[in-house]
Amino acid sequence: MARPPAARGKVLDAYISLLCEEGERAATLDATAARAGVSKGGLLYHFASKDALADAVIEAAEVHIARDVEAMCSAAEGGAAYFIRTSAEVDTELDRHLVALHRLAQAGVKNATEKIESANERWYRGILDDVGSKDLAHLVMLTGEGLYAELSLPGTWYQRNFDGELDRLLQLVSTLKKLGNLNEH
Amino acid sequence: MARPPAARGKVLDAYISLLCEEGERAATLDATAARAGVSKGGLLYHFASKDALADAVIEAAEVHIARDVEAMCSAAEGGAAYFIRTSAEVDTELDRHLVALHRLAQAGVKNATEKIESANERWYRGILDDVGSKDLAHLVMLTGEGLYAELSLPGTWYQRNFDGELDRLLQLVSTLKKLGNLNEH
DNA sequence: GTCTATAAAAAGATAGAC
DNA sequence: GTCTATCTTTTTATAGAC
Repeated sequence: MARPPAARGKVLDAYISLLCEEGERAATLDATAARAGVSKGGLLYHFASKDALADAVIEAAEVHIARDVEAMCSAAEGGAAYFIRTSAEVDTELDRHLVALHRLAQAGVKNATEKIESANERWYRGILDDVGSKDLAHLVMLTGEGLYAELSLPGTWYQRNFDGELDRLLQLVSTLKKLGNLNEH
Repeated sequence: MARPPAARGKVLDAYISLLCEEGERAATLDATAARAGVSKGGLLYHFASKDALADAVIEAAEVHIARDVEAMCSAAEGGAAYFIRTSAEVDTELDRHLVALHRLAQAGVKNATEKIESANERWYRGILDDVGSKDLAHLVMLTGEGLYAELSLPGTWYQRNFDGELDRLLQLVSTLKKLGNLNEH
């Protein structure tokens, strides 16, 4: 079948949601099946093991990552602004997949760690192409990663009044960009 | 006893190490007891349950956090530079406890999430006192959090040649500080 | 493809000897 | 305080009916 059956997608989606909302500990086969509205046996028909489920998350994440890297390269605002702006976006499909990836990585799934590293490398290249300076590129990366870390902890205190801040953060980076390689000689 | 027995400390230390090195999934009572060189029964004498073990991590982390916040407030280099510099330090006791805290938080331990939030609030205050601008303070926070996120993923690619970069990152922030509230009106 | 029933393993926790 | 032995529960995985 060119398109996989709907139930498979529902299971994968349920697993990702559980990872994001309740953490890896709570994302058991039982809980995943229940949330997907299928039986455990039904789940295991589509994903032969828990590892297979994790692999599917990683594979699905790659699709969104690749799409994002491409969008970043052709973004009119430049790679740095694009990266920071999208890092602050929650509830996008990319965001959900990245949070799930981080949960798996922290739980000890090696392939998830590698996928995150690979994505970071590609994003870093896109930012470096934009800003020129390695230091500033790293600062932008750190800012974006910090945003992820903040936003993926449920109920973090600065989530509430963050909207206006993003624009000013972008301005800050843009100013730095114009100042050029402040610290390089 | 004023000082708790040595075995208790060994167990707690083993649990933290496992959390950091192998992730929450691998940090079972069995594995922890084995690494501490005691039996499961011996472990459970000191920590009546797994939750008690997690609580002990949180409590131990608080000691290091409080010490760090105090050091930050009296740091000659200023809160912002202190925060970024220490965020890049790995293998300190504070770092180990924070990584463990993050592993627990991502696994779904609520008290760990709250402790991280509480620590972030205190660090943010220290940074804000130093730099004055809320935007810049947030940028500094994000940078530090990004550093943690990077460094706590095992084997991340930019860990290798990061040494010189930290100094330049600090310079960058110092420049921003001198420029003042770039974007506030 | 999806279910129920069941097995097998792992993890958390208790009891009691030493 | 620490151990061994045991129990319970949870989680993963299999088998086979429909």
